[in-house]
Amino acid sequence: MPELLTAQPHEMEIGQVLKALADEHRRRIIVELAADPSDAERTCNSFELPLSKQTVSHHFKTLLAAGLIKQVNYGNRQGISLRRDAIETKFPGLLDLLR
Amino acid sequence: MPELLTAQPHEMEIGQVLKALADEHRRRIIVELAADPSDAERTCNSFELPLSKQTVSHHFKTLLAAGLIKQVNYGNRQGISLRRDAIETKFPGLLDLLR
DNA sequence: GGAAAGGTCCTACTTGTATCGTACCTGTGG
DNA sequence: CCACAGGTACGATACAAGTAGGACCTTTCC
Repeated sequence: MPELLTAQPHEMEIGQVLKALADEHRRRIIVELAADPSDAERTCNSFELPLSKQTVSHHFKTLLAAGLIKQVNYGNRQGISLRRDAIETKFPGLLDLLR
Repeated sequence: MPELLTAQPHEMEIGQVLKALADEHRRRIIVELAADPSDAERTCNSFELPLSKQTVSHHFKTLLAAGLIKQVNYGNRQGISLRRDAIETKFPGLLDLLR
């Protein structure tokens, strides 16, 4: 019974989004996700950041709160994917600016 | 003899730009500047931020370092203006996303 | 010349945030 | 059943960043 953590009752807010993207590691996550047109689910682990798993978890929490990703909880792993449509609707062109 | 402080030997860097725009007050400055199509010079003071002048000065320094504005020093006041072309060239559409 | 206005520099404070250690939870697979 | 891998929660730490006080500079204007 996978549990969806899509996080967004409210709208995405520009300040929160920019804060989230201001961090180099989080930006790298988003860039990697944006680069895959199939929007396949990824695990947190698969991004191979040079950080502890606790810190990585923290960054995903921040991205989730900003509304940039959604997360499906499979118990022993997370299914991470980009909220591409929501981002493109609210902030058209934003993803292209990141690289 | 006004002195130009255009600040940018290097290119604008996405991380620095996003950090600069992540702050609410600095974003407000940029939004106000972007809203004026004539790109007329403004003084720091003219933005009427609810902050001390030292803090306002600090924010302009940050925006300058990020390459988002240029600044002409008239001695007893600064001529602030948006580096609209540079921004639009490097990050097309960015200004529109801010509001 | 002196006061006032617009800004900066330096310093200090305080808040925020990125990081990680320890503990703990949940499926997977031998 | 149990070890292991992927993640989270909580707490501590350390560094970054927003903020303002005091002193000082430059130009304008009376």
